[in-house]
Amino acid sequence: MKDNDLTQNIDLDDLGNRLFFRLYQCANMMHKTGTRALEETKITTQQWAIIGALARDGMEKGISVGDLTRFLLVSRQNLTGVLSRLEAHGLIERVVSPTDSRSRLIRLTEGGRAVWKNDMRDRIADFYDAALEGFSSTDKIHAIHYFDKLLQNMKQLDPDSQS
Amino acid sequence: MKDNDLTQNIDLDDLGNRLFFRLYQCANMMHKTGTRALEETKITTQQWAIIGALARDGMEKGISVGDLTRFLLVSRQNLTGVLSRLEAHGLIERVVSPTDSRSRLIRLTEGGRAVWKNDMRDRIADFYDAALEGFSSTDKIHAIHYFDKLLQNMKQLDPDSQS
DNA sequence: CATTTTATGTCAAGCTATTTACATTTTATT
DNA sequence: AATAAAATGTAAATAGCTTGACATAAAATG
Repeated sequence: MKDNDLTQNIDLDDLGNRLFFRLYQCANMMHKTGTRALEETKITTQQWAIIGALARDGMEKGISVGDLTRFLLVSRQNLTGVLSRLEAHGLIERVVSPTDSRSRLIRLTEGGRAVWKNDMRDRIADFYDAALEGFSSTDKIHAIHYFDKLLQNMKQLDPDSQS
Repeated sequence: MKDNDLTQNIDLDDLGNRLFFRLYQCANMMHKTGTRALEETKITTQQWAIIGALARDGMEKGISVGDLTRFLLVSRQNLTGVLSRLEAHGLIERVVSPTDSRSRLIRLTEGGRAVWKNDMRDRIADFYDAALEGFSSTDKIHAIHYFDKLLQNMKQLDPDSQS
C-alpha cells in the first residue's frame, strides 16, 4: 500500500521547492509586517536597511552608492530612487567625494540620525523580538548560517557578484 | 583588554538584526538569480510562484484570487496586476465561479501548462540544485523548519492573517 | 600623451507590492 | 423582505526593484 500522508511524510525531491517557497513567503511577510512596525515613521523596510547601514560605526563620513549596493545586494539603479526619497525627506545627504568626482558619498543627516535613534531603533528591536519569539540564540545562529550558505551559492549564480 | 575581533566574536544582542539582514539579502538574490534562471522564458519569480501553485494536483478547476493571496501571502491587489499580465500572455485564464458570481477562478491554460512542463520545470530544478549546493536533506529540513517558525510569528503580527 | 576600458551615478521603462478607495455580490441581522 | 455587514475583485497612487542606456570621470593601455 502507498503512503499518502502528505502532512507528515516529506518528499525529499521536493525540499528545494519547499525551502524556496518558504523563503518567498518569509520575504513577503518581512516587508509587510516590518513596514507596518515602522508605520508611524513612514519608513519602509528598504529604507530601514539603508538607514541601518548608514547608522553603523565608521559610516559617519559616508559610503558610495556602489559600496552600498554591494552591501545590500540591490542594484545601484534601485538605490538611486530610494536615496532620492530619503534625501527629499531630509534623512540622508549626498556629498561629492573629495577623492573621486564621479562618486557621491551617502551619509545620514543630523535629522536622519535622530530619527534612527529616537523613532526606529526601539521599534525595530521590538519587531525582532516578536518575529523571533521562541528562537534560542542557537536557533538564530543556525538560521543565520543557513542564510549565509544560501547567499554564497546565489552570489555564484549572479554575474554582478563575481569580483 | 577588550575583545574586538568582530569576525569571530558574535554579539548576541545583534542576532536579530543579522538574521533579518540576511533574510533581506537572500530575498533580493532569490528574485535576481531566480528571474535570471528563467530569463529565456520571460517569466519572473513572482509569476513562477503563481504558475507553480496552479500547476499542483487538484488545481485543475482553478482557485480564487482570495485563496491564492492567502497561499502566496501577497495582497490580492497585487495579484490582480500579475494575473492580468499572465492572462495577457495566455498562460492563465479567469473564469467566473459557478457558485459565487463575485469570485473568479484562476487556472492554467493548456499553453500555460505546457510552458510549465517544457520550459520552467527543469530550469527551476537546476536552479534549486545550484542554490542549495552543499545542503544535505537534513540541512534543508532544518532550514525549512526555521522558515516555518519565522512565518508563524510574522503571521501573528499581520492583521490580515488573523483568521 | 592619446585612446580605450572600466567605474560611477542617473534616467527611463517594465514588473512587483502595498495601501486607499470603490463597485458588486453574498451573507447576516432585524 | 429590507437593511446592514462582510467578502470578492479591481483601479489608482506610491514605493521598490530590475535591466538597458547614457554621460561623466578615472584608470589602463598603447
